[in-house]
Amino acid sequence: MPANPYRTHTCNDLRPAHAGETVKLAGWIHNKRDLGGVLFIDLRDHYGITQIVIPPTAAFQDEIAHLPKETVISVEGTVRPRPDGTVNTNIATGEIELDVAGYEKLGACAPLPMNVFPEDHTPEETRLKYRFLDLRRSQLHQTVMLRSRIISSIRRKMIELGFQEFQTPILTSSSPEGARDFLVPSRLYPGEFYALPQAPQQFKQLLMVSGFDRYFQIAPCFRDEDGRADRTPGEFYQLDVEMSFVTQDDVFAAMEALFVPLFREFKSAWPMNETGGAFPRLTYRDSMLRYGTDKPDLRIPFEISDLTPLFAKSEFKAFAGKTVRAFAVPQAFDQPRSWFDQLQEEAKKLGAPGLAYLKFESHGNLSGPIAKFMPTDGIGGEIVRKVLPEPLAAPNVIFFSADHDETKAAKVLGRMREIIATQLDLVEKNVFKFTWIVDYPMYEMSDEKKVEFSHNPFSMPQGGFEALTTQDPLTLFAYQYDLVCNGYEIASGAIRNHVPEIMYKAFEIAGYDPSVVDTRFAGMINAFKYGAPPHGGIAPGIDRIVMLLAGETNIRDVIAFPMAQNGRDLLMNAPAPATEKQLREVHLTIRKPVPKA
RNA sequence: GGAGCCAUAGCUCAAUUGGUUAGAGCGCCUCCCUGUCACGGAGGAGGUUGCGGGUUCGAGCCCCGUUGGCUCCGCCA
Repeated sequence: MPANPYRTHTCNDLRPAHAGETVKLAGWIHNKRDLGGVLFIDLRDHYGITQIVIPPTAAFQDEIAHLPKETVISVEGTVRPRPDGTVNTNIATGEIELDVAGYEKLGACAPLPMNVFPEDHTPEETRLKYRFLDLRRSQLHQTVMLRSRIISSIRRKMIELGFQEFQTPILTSSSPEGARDFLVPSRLYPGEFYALPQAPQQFKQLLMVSGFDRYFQIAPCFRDEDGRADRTPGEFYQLDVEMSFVTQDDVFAAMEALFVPLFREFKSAWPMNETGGAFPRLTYRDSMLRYGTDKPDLRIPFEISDLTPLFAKSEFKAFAGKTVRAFAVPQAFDQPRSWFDQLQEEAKKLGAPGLAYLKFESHGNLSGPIAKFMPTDGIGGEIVRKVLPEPLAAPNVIFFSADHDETKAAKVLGRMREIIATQLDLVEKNVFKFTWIVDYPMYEMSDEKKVEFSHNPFSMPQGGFEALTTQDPLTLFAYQYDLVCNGYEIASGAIRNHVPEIMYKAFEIAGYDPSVVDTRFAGMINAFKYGAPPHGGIAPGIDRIVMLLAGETNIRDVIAFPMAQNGRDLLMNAPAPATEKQLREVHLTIRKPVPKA
């Protein structure tokens, strides 16, 4: 480090070899230990901590002793080895200390709204409002550094895999499908708006049509939707990827060549469920059936069974004729009644009437509220044989969900699977369980009984034009896929529909006239008429990858400056009203919502 | 758009379930202390219990509303 007026070394540089040297350090007062005679201060910067010693003979000792924690100072002094028995092995500079001869105050510190050290628990609201203090703390500081290293590694690996990095516009046009857009009013064109990209989807496809073969970008994406623990409102980052002349298998292979080494690099101790560098694959249909979700957490050691046929003509009215799903959790057997009651409430929150369960006693009897409808010599026995593992010795509990709506029956039990596994601490620890989810349906039936795209309208239907013209649309699959790890959707992608004829047909089935395609996707459909290569891609979520590698469960804890769940930035006070002058320039008047009566 | 949980000192929590003057630790201030490293010790300041109503002889605690935060549903091609 070149010397300057502030410092000659960082707070992680000095070692016994520097003994006798006169040096300058600069940083924050991390902690103080005033022993009456000698005063110790832990001086902290980005790189580390160095103990500095202010001897009782120093005229300024009283002054420096009264500087509050987190004051920024520069100190000059002599490096010396610590006396025998006072070495601190917890810090890299623990064998030395700085004998301070003079100091300068560089930045005063007001009373702190939260502690930087020690890092005791602090409400997230305070942490968001004073993010610069939270970021000083070791926990978040290290996570942000980890994020930086992960992104560097991704860039390096993508380039090694033969991809080129591109930039695409941020001010662009609104896309008619998908999430709500963020709009930016145009000054030059009154009443017209740019939209921030939900993803660089059409641009990356246009780059393939432009003859670039393998694209990537660490791309900001903007979607005006509500937040979740694993989803920031407003904006997030994707590793956006697109490849020409590829099949689904080629995209998977490229991503496996990225993810396996990446996760090994940053979490070498955690086993991964890859085989020969490849992740297992699961169809969307199987995932919904066995896990009740399209982002299954494979760390949970039990799966869902379908019992619908058993209850087709049942006399048990709560289940009869409905989709019935069930799973068994032996660890639930000894739970108190209050635990089962609390699960009823959880299920009701999800819109189910409750959560039915059967207890399988060690001597083979069934008990519980609905046991009287499930004779062991009848349907009860059939359930046991279908759901419980052999041999049938151990006590167990079978949980059910039933609904006329198949998807709802599946989703409720899928969510209960996660809740129960979490509550009983059954989620396998320190492991990454990846899976590809493939064969998404091309179309689905809307609530209004209309056929609509179930995912990206730009996905290639499996079977191509012929399938579109000969099959029931609801039976069609798309070359659409997700990558899931530990219950998080960490990537989503598709082989694209690059053939105008198939594109028009696909939209026609969803009820759109060719003119709609021509106006809404003018740039892309036009490009496809001038020689488009077959292409496909994927977009892993950077924030979620960092979450997994940092071991965080809250996505805000891997982002330097996140918004709160409600889309407010508590540090910068965004969003904020615009001035009348600003509004005039972009030709806007404010129309406030009418308050409810 | 909907549901649930939370809100007490700068911070983390407590207050025997409606009962006297709302407590403790950390931080802050004053003092003591020459080898600490989560230093130790003595003392002190600091509260409209988020806010507004209500019930009650009496509310931090019960009820209604509201604000903020979090979690979930919807939403997220």
